[in-house]
Amino acid sequence: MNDPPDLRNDDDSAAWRELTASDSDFFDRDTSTILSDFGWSLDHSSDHPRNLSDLAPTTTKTHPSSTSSCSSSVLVAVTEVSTPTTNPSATSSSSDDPADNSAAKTPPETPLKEKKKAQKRIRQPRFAFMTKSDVDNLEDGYRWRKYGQKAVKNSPFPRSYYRCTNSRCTVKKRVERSSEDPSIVITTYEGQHCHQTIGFPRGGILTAHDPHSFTSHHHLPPPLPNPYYYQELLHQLHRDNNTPSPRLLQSTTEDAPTISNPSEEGLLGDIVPQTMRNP
DNA sequence: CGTGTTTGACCAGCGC
DNA sequence: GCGCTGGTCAAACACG
Repeated sequence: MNDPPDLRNDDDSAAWRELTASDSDFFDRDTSTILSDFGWSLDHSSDHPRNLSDLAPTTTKTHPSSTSSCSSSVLVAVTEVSTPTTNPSATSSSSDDPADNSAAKTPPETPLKEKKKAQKRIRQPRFAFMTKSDVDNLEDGYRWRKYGQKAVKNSPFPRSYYRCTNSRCTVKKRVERSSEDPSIVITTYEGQHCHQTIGFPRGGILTAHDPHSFTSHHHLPPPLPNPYYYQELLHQLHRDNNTPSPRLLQSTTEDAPTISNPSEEGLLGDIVPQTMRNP
């Protein structure tokens, strides 16, 4: 069984299901549209690798044996959640603005409570990635500041909460390890970046043309894939497989977190190495 | 000194 | 209504 607790428990307004062929239309849209939906820049002069082969040269699809702790095995879950109007990031009015902060930190309780009330239940579109890696915080081109950590029910591993360090950006991500397979890191992104990546600060800019950029560095996992990555992945798998329904995963309801059913074959079977499916 | 992490407390939502 | 849980805050701390 592979039942990431995160993907079930977290999505109070959305849960996860496998994408059907029709769902894949989401990914068949124009790339820039998809990216803009999630705030990922498509600046062709940016430092982000953009080709699947560049991003994940060791995609387990073709390298099922690459089951090292830093392999780029990835499962994807996508969730789109309605975003009420008061979302600071959605309106790009950034709650991190000094003015906003002063309001939020105002001692009087009523404004604070009202503000919190206005902001509650705000959910951004989410991506969840399952990445086989021995490091928790995967490089994705953005800088993150940890703002919390919680023990997760039914999991021995804590969940970490990160926020984009860009003061105008309210994108968050959660990182936790799968209780089923500790080598699997479940990363959930929420929100849209309102800025571009900063490259890969700690390792320098990864060169997209070096097919060994990810595989030869056991301590450097692949940059965390962005939606573009998965669209490419999807398309490539579509071409290579006769898979009728790509198993990208999308959240729809709270209690249907079928982020993965690793025992199933098909696309997922290609994405997830056998050893990962059967620990 | 600036930036990021740790960690306990707090709050809201949800199920019973 | 109550308790549980997830998510966030914020002060203290660590580090370069």
